[in-house]
Amino acid sequence: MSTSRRWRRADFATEPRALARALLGHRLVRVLDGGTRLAGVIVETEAYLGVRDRAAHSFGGRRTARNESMYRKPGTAYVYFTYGMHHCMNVVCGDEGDPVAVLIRALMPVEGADQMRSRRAAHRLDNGAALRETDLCSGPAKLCQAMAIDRDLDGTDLTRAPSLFIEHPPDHGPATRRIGRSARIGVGYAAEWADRQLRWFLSGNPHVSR
DNA sequence: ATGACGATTTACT
DNA sequence: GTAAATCGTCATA
Repeated sequence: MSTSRRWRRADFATEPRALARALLGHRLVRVLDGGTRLAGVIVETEAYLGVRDRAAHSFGGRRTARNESMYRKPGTAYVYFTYGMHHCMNVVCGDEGDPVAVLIRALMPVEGADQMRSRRAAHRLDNGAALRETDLCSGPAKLCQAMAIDRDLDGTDLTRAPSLFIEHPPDHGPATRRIGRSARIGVGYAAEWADRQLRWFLSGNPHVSR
């Protein structure tokens, strides 16, 4: 079977809770200038439900230069900058114009772990300290460091760009493990939306954030 | 023009 | 466990 493993538009055109669940076990792939491939299995995600979701950047229909990508086609990357130093990456989904998305929170590295380790170490004060494999992509900003994802990739069309996309796992891959669910991380300001169970992860996977 | 705030991570007590 | 780091972005004026 030689069909493309890359996710297509229709794969992204679904509501965010279903997409958050569906992305688990699939791969986020980054191809650097020069052709080096970095990839990780998605092990943790969060759904952001758009205008009604107090925790979402698009709550209440807010639309600014920063979150413009959320209003684009499903399959668009929404990469934002926060805390003065970190980037996080979302996959825009649903219908075009409905600003819903899924935050990628953690990956299990499967290609280019050495490059990831270098990039992660470069962001630390003590860049000589040993970094375990579970320190490379176990958080939304960590994985962006490891995969060289920043605002330059905001608005990327994941169905077409050579540099960033989602892939189906190989045939006969590991069996889908148990999926855990919880409240989202870091959204305590969102009142009743803070407690909604909108985070999904592969139970017991050591690359999930803590 | 100004001030407050992060969908986080790291280092330190 | 707690707190510092660090600045783009946005709401208010």
